[in-house]
Amino acid sequence: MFALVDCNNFFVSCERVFHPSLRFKPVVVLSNNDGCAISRSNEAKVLGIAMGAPIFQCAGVVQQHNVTVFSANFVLYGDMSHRVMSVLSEFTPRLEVYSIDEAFLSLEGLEPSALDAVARQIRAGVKQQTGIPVCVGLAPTKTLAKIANHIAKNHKEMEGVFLFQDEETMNAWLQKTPVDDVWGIGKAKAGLLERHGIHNALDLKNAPDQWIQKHLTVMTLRTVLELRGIACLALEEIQPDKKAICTSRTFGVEVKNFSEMKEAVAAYVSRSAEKLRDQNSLAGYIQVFIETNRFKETPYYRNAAGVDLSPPDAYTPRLIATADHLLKKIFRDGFSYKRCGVILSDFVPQTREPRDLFEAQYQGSDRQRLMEVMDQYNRRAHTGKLFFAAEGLGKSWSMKQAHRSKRFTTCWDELLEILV
DNA sequence: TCTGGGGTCCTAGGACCC
DNA sequence: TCTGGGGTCCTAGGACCC
Repeated sequence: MFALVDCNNFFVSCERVFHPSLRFKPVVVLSNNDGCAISRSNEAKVLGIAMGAPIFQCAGVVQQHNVTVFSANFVLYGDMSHRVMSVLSEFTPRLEVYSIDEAFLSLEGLEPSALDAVARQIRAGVKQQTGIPVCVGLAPTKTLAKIANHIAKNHKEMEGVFLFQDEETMNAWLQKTPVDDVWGIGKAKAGLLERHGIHNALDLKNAPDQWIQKHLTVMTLRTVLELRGIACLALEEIQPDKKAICTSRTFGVEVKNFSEMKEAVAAYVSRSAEKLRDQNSLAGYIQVFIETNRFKETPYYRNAAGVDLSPPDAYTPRLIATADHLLKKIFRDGFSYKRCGVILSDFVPQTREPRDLFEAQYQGSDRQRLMEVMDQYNRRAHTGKLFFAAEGLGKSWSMKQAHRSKRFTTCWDELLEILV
């Protein structure tokens, strides 16, 4: 038996923990650079603010209904997520952190009659210890647990918990679930299914295996089996290392000259390399890309360049120098750039033995010690970060964040103040 | 004026091999 | 005139997820 625990409107809920007066009021959290709405309170959803909607297009509604708007505060959300997961792990050691705001729990071995009560305890426990409201869906497969969670979320009378009982009631619910609400069925597959008369989850559950495998893929066949209660997706308790690490941002102000672009690239290399060292990997490939604003009428330009790193490395200064070289290849004067990014890939473990006699070793070198000192310092001091001069001092290109709340849980000088 | 960021997996098709 | 069969590996691009 799986439980899917999913936080309600997670980013908005994080903000509300520290701004309790915003309960029952319309609130949205914006993407980086204050671009799109990426989390909305129920009240904001009712006002018609769509997921991913550019906020400038909602300016009228925002003003008219006094919608509270926050810039994204991922430091806060990351820490709150950590707290939620930590509460969940008190209920079972077998848990998969699936995303920043949801986790699958194995409730194997529990008496069927106890499931509902445990789910309610989980919900109450998370709420009490973190202030975050969650919904719980229970089912014999992950795909069904996802649907159960949807039902818990969208039907108030369930009080945040839904358990798939007998086949008959389950089928009735599946029939009410549009096929594109099924986990793993996106726009493209839903379109194809719809054209063949498969409109809801029950239709999909009853579709012939051969037809599915022929017209869709073996992955979709797995989804179908899961809908039938045959578990094909296991709980992934150990988070595998990342296979690629990407850092990219749109600029607050478009970048025209090379030296500014160089700073931004260096900053993103630096961030990527930190994530790389976090998982004790060395990168064997580095890629840089730049892009102009794709929404503008002016000619669009996008280009990317990459190079093998031999030997693989995690030493930021070398990565910055290499990225610099790549940027020179693709940068064209005369464009206003909106975005750039850095991708590291082809990872090997830091502890890997050198491949030949002359391969410089990162492991155990002064370079590694230097990186460790930097990382340790930066982990401790979320502000006043130690950084490379190549990243620049002005950072005129940095993203817009006009409405960011404080980092209440991770910075000493941004603690919540309560006036008595 | 203004439009996010970070991942994974699968497939088709080309290059190459015997 | 005529031109096989069976593999592997890599890459780009698409689809999907949050």
